[in-house]
Amino acid sequence: MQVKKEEVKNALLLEAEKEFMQYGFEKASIRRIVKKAGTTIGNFYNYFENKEALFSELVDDEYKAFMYFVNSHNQQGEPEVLLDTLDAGQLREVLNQFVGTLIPVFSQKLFLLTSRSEGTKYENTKSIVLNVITEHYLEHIRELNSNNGDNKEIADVVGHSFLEGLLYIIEKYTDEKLRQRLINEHILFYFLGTMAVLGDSNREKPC
Amino acid sequence: MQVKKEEVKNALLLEAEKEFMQYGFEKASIRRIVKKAGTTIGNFYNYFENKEALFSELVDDEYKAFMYFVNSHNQQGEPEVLLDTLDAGQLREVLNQFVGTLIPVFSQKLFLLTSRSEGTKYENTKSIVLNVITEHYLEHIRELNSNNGDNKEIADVVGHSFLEGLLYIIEKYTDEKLRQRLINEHILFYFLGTMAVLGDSNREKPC
Amino acid sequence: MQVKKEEVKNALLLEAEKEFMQYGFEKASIRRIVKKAGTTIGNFYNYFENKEALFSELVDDEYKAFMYFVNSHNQQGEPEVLLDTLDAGQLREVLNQFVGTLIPVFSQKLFLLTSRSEGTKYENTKSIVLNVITEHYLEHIRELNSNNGDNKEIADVVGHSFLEGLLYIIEKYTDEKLRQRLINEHILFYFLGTMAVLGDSNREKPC
Amino acid sequence: MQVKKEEVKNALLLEAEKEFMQYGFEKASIRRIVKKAGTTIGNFYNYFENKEALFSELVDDEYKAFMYFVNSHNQQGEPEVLLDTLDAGQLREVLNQFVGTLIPVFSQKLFLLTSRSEGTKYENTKSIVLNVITEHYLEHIRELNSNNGDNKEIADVVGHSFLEGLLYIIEKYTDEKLRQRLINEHILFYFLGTMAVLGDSNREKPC
DNA sequence: AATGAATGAGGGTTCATTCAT
DNA sequence: AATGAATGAACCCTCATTCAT
Repeated sequence: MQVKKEEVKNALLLEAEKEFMQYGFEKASIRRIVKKAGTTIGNFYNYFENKEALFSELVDDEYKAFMYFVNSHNQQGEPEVLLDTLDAGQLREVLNQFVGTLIPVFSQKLFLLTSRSEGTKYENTKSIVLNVITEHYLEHIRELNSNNGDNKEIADVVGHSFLEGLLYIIEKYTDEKLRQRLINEHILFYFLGTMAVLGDSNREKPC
Repeated sequence: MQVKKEEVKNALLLEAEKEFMQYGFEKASIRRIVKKAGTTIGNFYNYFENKEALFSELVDDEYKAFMYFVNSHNQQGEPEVLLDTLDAGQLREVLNQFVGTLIPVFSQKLFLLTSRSEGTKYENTKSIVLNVITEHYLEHIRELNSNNGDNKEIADVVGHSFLEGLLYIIEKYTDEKLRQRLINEHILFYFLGTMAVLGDSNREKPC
Repeated sequence: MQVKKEEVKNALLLEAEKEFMQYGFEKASIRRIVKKAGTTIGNFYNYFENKEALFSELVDDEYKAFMYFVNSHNQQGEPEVLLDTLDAGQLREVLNQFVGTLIPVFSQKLFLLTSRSEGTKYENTKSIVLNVITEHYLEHIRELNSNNGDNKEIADVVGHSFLEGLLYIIEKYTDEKLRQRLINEHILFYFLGTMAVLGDSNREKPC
Repeated sequence: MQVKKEEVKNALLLEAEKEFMQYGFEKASIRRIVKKAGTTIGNFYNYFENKEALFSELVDDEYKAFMYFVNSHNQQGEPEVLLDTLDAGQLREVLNQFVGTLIPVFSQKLFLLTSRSEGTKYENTKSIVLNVITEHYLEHIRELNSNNGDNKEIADVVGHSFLEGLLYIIEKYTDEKLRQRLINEHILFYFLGTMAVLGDSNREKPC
């Protein structure tokens, strides 16, 4: 009656991921997970130390990779060329390549980490990411705009909206190509939107 | 020894709102609510039929008002003047007046309705709102852009980001003036962003 | 179907005391307790915050009283007259009065505190008591005996034996008169035993 | 890859003894034992039928030896010479030889048998031993004292204290020399204490 | 001999809700 | 109106033991 170990573990991980996606960490039920995975509660604890260890096994690699990305990205920055044009078509092309390299980062696991992790040690991930985005955003607009006195809250809101949009894409659109296109457009939207809001006062319309 | 009915009910509603804001409907605990409200579990059920009725009492008026607003807004539309200019400064002024009339709509209760209602009959509110926004958005870009073949998903993402930003403002920034300014900027950002993304191919740069 | 609150609580306390006496804190089962007390698990938590709070309610007064006794006793000491004679009959009389004043201290609860409290915050009570007894014992024999170099371990053993005997009386003999007599004899035994062991070298046989 | 059978078994016995010493039979965890012994739960059951069989293997020889000792000791008795003197110094010497012969009996296993066996078939060992001691004690004082009417409970208490002291030495003091010295002093204490309590009425002070 | 997967009962605890007082 | 006692299901988790491999 025994099944090979990996099968059960994979079934547990698979059902757990669904359960966490649907309910979040705290409302997820181990009883439901093991039932759907076709095993028993007792057996669950042969595979995972506890509920949080199960969650960790799902997201920890992603978490580390993402933190590594965040740190290295901070130093490296994005393509300079972005700042050379406001033409949507050209930007799309540049972004497409750039985002292509980031695709592994924007996995479903990132959604678990940021939006379904309440009650775990990862529960601050979203605010960490938000801080990074906000800082990043503020740096950019400081370059363009001198009077940055009261932009903190705006950056907070823009960063939050941007992040939620990104996470929404990751959660909902699993087809890889579509996802990449949507991420492209999403970033493009925020880039052009920012330029448009700030731009009028900064740039000479050169025609 | 009796306290006037309204006082108790108000205390319950007050603490319930905080509890639902913090935990969401399902993780909210009636025991905690009554304790903080200074009454007892038994008495709670003299005022409310059950947990969901309590939630309803907090949000139902808002829900109806919002649905009414959504429906009437669909017919009435927003200020035409928005379409006449892309100057951020002028748009700000117009928006400021427009948003001023909407402020009552963007209350904390709307946040409860959309983001803390899982497990209640209101749990679909966010997707309803999202649909409205998305439809709205699609209509606008259809006016501006002929090839609207595959914009549905983009509209979905833009709508979602926009909505999440709006809800974030409502949740986090309670000072009325700041909130209105942030909402203004938020709408402006989306308006200009949309124009910028679409605009290059549609508008003659008239200089 | 409801019973007056105090009845249920008392039933719970009564059965809990039996359960803790028989099994100790950790092996005691709340399910068994509530079953014997004629109520349900859910209801148990209307009366007590958790298992340890139940234990505390049984022993905390006793714990405080005992600690107070220990501290004040340290300063006050026992009857001087004990040191004036080695006649068992006389000592019995003196001890009888002395022990009479201590009877409330030597309750069944003290047994719970020292011998059934593993896993609770009281689990160190026995070693505290043992330290007090040992220190006390060492002081006495230092008065009588100059070469106290290596008596620490002996005092430890004597103290432990004495304490275990005392707790055994408390646990097993519930009749108050018998208990007092046994405590008397117990103390007497340790007093005379100590004198006998040390005495040969210290006292002039005065005949 | 296989380890020799005896090594595994010995490792299990070793860790089991520690575990039983620390937690007692019922709270001991086979999972912890096998982990510390470097093997697995499944393999454990190749060596021992179940948890109780493991405990038995640790203590059964000791149990039988002790029971044999108890029975033969009952017939044989202790050195007559003990009764000839009350001088502590002389008694120490006699006892030292006597106790030396008993040392194997007073092993750590005896502690397991009496104080960590709850839940096993050995759980009555302590009360058996206590009965033996008590009977023994009563016989002695009957020789010395005619009015033995109500000494049963006192013997019970004295026996218990004596036994607990002995077991405490065995548990805590593992250095062989120190242990023997403490056992000597312990027996001496009880011998002299008993004499002192009874003695006044029985012996002529011969000076 | 060795592994660890599998089981099911039981551990303490929280919950929304009902209802007698 | 107010109290809180009562219920039972569900929560996460640990346990000794069995057994297929």
